[in-house]
Amino acid sequence: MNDGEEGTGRTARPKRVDARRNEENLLDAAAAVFVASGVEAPVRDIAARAGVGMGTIYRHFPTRADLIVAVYRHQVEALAEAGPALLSKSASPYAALGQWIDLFVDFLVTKHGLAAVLQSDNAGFETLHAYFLDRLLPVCTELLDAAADAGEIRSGMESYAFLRGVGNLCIGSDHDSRYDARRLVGLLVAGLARPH
Amino acid sequence: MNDGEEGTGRTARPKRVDARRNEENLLDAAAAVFVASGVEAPVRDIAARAGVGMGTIYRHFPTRADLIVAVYRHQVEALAEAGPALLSKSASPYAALGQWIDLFVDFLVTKHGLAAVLQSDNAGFETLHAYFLDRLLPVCTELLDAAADAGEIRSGMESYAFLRGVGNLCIGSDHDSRYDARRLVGLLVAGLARPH
DNA sequence: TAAGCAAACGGAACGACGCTCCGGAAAATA
DNA sequence: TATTTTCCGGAGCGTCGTTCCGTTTGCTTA
Repeated sequence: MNDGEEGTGRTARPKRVDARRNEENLLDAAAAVFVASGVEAPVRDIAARAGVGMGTIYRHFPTRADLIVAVYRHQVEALAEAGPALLSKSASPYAALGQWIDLFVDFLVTKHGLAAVLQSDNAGFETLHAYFLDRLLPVCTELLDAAADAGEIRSGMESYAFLRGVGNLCIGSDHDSRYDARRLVGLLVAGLARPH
Repeated sequence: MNDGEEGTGRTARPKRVDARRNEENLLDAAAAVFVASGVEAPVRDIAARAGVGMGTIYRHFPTRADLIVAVYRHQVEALAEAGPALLSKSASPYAALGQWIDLFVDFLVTKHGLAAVLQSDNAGFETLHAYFLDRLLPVCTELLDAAADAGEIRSGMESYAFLRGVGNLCIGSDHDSRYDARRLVGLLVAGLARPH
């Protein structure tokens, strides 16, 4: 997992400098292209932008999903860490849940096409799907459980389905000013609240 | 609009019998393939199943979207007509809304990949998007307005966004037993109810 | 019935795309 | 500098949506 800056291991031989440079260029280029043309931009565009060939991109990132994961890894990690933090700072678990969902929606809505790709059943995006689930599902489960234990929401809500539902609601929220994902997610979270 | 069975018009020359037969075979084949492989099945598969060439399919249905619309036209019309009927029969507008949404969700959930394609921003599916909006948005608006007038739901909900939200929640509800679109849509509708 | 013509057909072909493969270049090493 | 190891570039393959055009087929008219 740690393919970080320093090759500290004795047995691990450091990567060649051109390889490291290309990987960085690729990440920058991908981020730029994703912003400009969305996450589903052709791989060739990213390679061209980074000034490398097709082979290079696929050697560093075996599949598109890996590249996407690498580009957004920092933000997803931050999101995962924000969950417990909100839970301890907020007035109630339900409030923390709402705030965390807001962060999640803000993240998805600002990434062209990411929400759409997250639920795509195209083989090759399983890695992406798995990564998001791996990092965010436990956090979401914790928030939901806390709110349920506090009696603030209906019990029995599967966190997996809930997370996917929120993600789905974010699809297409770019390029359509008439569609406000935040509003709908707000409705969903409101619907989750225990009726009284 | 009326390209129906009988060419009754004096000036309209009837279509050739092979053309009419092929169009019917195409519709049947498409329906079968959609059930078996989903709405995004390759056009070649449909042509092969119908026993016609690629040219034929594209002459009858200029784009994939037109074919999909043709296949599901009857069900969409029935859905559109069910709106007013429910409104007049149900105990309350809100109940009618809920029942109509259930019909909509049932329709989407049983059509592999249709919900996904409905929101696709791929050029070429605009026709499909437009048709669904054209037929269903007025119905949804009527139901929402009635429920709002009755004071049963929060006011100010854009019917367009609401309809899209429901459609989005249906994405991927096939091929994933852990994701229950009906449940989530229920939550969304519950969230719409006026808090009391 | 036979000729002529518009309508319709079939499938090769094109461009776009994701991804693979391998000959060669470049960096590390001796 | 010579050798080895790593990495690179981009041509090429398979798939898909869609177009194009030579050929066939059903209708019409003499």
